[in-house]
Amino acid sequence: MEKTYNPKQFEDKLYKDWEEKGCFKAVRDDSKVPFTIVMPPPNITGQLHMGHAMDETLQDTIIRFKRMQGYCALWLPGTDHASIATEVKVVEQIKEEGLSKEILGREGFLDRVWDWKHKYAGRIVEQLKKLGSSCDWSRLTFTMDEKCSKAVREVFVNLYNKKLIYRGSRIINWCPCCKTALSDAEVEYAEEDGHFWHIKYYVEGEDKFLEVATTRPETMFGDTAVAVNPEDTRYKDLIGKKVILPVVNKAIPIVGDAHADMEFGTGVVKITPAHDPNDFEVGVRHNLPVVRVMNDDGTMNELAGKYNGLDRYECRKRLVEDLKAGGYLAGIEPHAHNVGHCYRCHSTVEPLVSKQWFVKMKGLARPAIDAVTYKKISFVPERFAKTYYNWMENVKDWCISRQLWWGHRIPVWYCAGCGKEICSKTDVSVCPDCGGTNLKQDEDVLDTWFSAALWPFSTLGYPDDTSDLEYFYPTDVLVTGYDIIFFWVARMIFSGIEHMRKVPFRDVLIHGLIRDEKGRKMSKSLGNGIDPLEIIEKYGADSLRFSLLQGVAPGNDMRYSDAKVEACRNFMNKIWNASRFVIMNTEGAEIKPLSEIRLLPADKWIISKLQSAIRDVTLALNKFELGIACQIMYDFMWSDFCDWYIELVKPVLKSEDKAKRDGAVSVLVFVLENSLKLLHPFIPFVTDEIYRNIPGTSGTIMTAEFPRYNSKLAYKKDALAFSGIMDIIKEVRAVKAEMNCPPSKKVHIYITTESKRLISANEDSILKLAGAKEIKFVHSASKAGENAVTIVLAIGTLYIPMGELIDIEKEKERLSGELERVTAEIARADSKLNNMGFVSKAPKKLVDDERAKLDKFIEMREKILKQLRALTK
RNA sequence: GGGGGCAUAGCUCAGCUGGUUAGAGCGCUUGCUUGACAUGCAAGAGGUCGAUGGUUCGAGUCCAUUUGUUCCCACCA
Repeated sequence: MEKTYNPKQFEDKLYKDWEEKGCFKAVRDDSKVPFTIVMPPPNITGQLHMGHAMDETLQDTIIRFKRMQGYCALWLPGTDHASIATEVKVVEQIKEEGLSKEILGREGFLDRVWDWKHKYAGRIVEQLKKLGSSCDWSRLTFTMDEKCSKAVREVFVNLYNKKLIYRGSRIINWCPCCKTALSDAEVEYAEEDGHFWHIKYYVEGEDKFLEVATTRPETMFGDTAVAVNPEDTRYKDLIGKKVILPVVNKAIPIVGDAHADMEFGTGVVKITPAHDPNDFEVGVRHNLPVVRVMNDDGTMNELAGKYNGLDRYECRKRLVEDLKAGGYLAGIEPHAHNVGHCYRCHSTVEPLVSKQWFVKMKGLARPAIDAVTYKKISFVPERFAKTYYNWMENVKDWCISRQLWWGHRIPVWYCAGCGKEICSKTDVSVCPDCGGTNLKQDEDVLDTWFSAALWPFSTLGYPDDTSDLEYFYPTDVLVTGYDIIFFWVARMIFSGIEHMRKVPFRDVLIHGLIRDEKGRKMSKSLGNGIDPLEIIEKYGADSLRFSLLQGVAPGNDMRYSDAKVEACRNFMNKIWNASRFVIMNTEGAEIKPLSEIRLLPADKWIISKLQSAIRDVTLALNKFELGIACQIMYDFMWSDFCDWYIELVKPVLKSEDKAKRDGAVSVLVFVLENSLKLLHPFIPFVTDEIYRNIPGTSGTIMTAEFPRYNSKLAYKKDALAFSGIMDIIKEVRAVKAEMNCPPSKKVHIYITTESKRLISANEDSILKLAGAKEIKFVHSASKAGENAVTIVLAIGTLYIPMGELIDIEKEKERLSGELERVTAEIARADSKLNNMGFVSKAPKKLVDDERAKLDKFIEMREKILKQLRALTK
């Protein structure tokens, strides 16, 4: 093995090997319990970013853990066609060639998109592999695959037949740039500085006017009424009369409607049913005509008269000038308000009335809410259930049609002959009613999230009753960011319940966003994104993975920092070198099972620590607390195994006694092997590379069994006793450092203790690690001579003659400090134990522990006092 | 308007169902060619856990109020 950890030498090689060995494949095995994760499919247009890296790392860690535990673990990967995002990109691309959708036509354009898909969909897959993702690639699914299309049609037709899908003219969010309808979830609001334009609407036949305030004057061509609050004494007499729409010179009614807020603005609202959701409702209540004054591209239509053809903002500008010139403008005031933007192209969306397809949500939402309420599905962390309820309980009908070409086309045909609307799972060429053959399929495609909602079952073969579907569905855990709960998680839940009659997954593990070092969101426009592939190139995939997991609490955002990845890389190097040390020592040694070794105290201590690590890591992983699991392994590996055990065992490895040496090596190998297994789900590459270098192992660690806690190896008492040895080492080191005793100068240690055997058994280690020459058991301080430092420990009292290094005053100071500390501890424990409430109500073990602690500290205090007296003499 | 999150060492953050002497990484100080590792080792400094009040034998952890910060949802023209 090389001296330094160098991931480039083995990561790609190992990944290839895993693939060739078929380690990722999940095949139904009825002797095993299935464990399924479906991957949130990345967009085919996308490149791997830090968000993916975190998402995939979490999933891969969980699936590897479960696989090693013996589950039939399936991680099903896929890619998403991302209707709008992809179409926008391809439109941009062909634009450079002087082409457009219209020129190419539907067929021609779709050919170009498929070309794009074939070119780029593989890219993200390769990037996922770089991270070490152990997905079953043989099941790689694209959301436009045949099986997904089949599922989409099945679901659409079923919902249509249940009247849960309908077509109607409603207010929707329109993106004038993408020229398509959007769902509510696809609109992002941002506050913008705008204006209130106060416009005078004169009452018909009278000389007075109503002052109307609006932020979007250009929509006034679509005004079909003016509303005042029926309670509003200022205006209630006018209800039923008419006002004359300025510029247009059309009379429109004054209606009374509670929508008009007396407190806000002038209390008069212009009603534009075609361009405002609230106005639309008012329009319905008062039976007002719906007049749409804008084209699909955001320009004004012929109803805007002389402004016909102008862009909405240009129209606004000129109209305001004209209103001013005509004396209709009563004033302008600045006004900040929230404006909706398209989540793909960020253009300002235009609410407008349009004939679209909708999914009726109320009935679907109810059981989806119940599923979470009754814990059929759990959010981790739980607080995200609240986000989910909030959305589900207020959900409006879902606009699913998109005026795009790339996507699942709506399976509805219209008969030109009789006007019949036919919704069918298969293509229709003859009208079932009139027998006419002039049928046209609906031009629109479905929202990308419509097919994504079916992902947990469409990927497993739905609507067919496949063996896979029966075995792997419902899936176990869905891992995704909190930004995607509405788009996807919520929709999968109601879809799974509706179409499969079973929830799609049992747990939803929500993670946060990765931010940059300054805490800003990573975004293209800021240019602060960090490319995970560059990080992998520089530090290795394991380092990146570990940095994304360690010390991260579920659901919380984290900041990316090179320093952290570097620290993780150092950890990899640590593991690497510790392993190198162990493997070096296996040469010429005979590795035996633990049962055949006479275990030394240090051996039992590290084995005990290992058992705790196994127990705690398993527990944490089962609760999806990966950050904690990582921390446990980091501490165990670095502190317990490397800093302590390896150092403790070094003298043993140099022993003349071969049986002793073999024993030490065997324990080293045992602990290392188990640690690697525990670490493998997090850092698959380095653990496997090392594993293969350990004599006696075969195959890959990927298929090894995850360590199980063994109570027989817990050695709780031995471990506790051994910590006394560690105390001796730590304290001697500390005193030497404090007394400025050079490390090379070996000290003598005199001990009064009742643990002679334990200390003798570890003499070599103590001498080496504490930097001592010899240990002598004595009955009193006097043996150590005058200039001795006293260290009072639970295991015994140490006296270290420091010769000329000792400074009596300094030593007194040190002991006084100790005394202070111990006294404080006694006071704390004492007050606790004197508290009747504590003694009677706290668990017995806690009280006993406290008592033992008190005794220990009291004893220590006595010894320190005695020593102080001796010095003062 | 409604709902979250965060506030713990100089910096970035852990701390799960209340019970250890409150932890880690980085940074800082002091020392170390300790034959696995300087991507390292040892010793250390550094925190009234945002504030106030409450529940409890016991609160960083639970409740209320409050300050700052941040996000999401809704949206009054």
